[in-house]
Amino acid sequence: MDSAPPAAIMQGRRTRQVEATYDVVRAARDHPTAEQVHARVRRRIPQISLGTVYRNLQKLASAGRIRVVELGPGSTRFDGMLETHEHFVCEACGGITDLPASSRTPPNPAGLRRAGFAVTRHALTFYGRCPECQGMESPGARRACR
Amino acid sequence: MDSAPPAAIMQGRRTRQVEATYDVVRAARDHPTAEQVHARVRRRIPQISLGTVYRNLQKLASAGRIRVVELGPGSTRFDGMLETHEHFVCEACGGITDLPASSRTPPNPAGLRRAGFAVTRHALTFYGRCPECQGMESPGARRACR
DNA sequence: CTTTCTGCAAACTCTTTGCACTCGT
DNA sequence: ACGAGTGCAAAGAGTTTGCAGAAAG
Repeated sequence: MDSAPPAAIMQGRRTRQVEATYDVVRAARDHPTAEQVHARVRRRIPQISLGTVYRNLQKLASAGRIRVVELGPGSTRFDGMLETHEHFVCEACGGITDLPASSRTPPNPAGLRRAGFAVTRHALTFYGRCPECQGMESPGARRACR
Repeated sequence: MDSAPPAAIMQGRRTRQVEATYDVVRAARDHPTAEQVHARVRRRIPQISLGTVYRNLQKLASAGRIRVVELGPGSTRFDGMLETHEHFVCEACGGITDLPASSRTPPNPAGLRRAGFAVTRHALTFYGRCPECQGMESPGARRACR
């Protein structure tokens, strides 16, 4: 939410906090929320504040070092995987799975371009039930898959 | 966030508030936020509260009468268009445009199914600049497209 | 009449921000 | 040393919820 020109160019200072935050997100496979990142960074820098983590996550994201994932309600999640990929969200357990970029058929924005839209990127997300949540179909089941 | 079984079956009472909220969302073409819906419903029922609008939007959504659209940060948005379709989000003005379901090539979840995932739906969103925002490329421009 | 819904306001969650101090560079 | 970064705590948005009274079925 700022006026970052083309962005992804500035770097900022290399503080322990920024680097630790970066490392945590890059190492995570579970698309952690800001609070989860905070908890993990704390293992290395116990006194780091949540506000700093938020600030750094923002910085890292606008610098293109990590990605922000917006999937459904709840908190924003962060992703250290920079390559193009898609997501599967389990509606039972909330777990998010990374999927390699669509085997084929990249969405076709040709019509959009023709209509005057400049398309820079797209997001493709699938929703349903993960393998682990298939068995327990009980109408009230809300078990944890991860 | 409740235990709605397969959902979309319950109806609840037909109160003026619920129906007015429904009408507003169905008539809207701009994916309004809860507050915008509230403002519009108020033109018909001046004393309706924001809390009630939130409750009713939730009810309508879980009954399948309207759709919830999650696009980037900021508030949740609501969509009265029930048919399968995609979205284009302008990163300059924030405007959201409905797109008819991908001309062709519906994303291929075959691999997912084979891996044991039960896919029930998917969301495809494009990001970039809408035609109206193309001209004013000035590095600080943040005009309104709608 | 019974049950659900509404209005109001307080509570909550997630995220941002002001300020004084610290630490890269 | 200078200025960006940090910790803390308070402030902000957006959304949810408890309760007493209103209204639908």
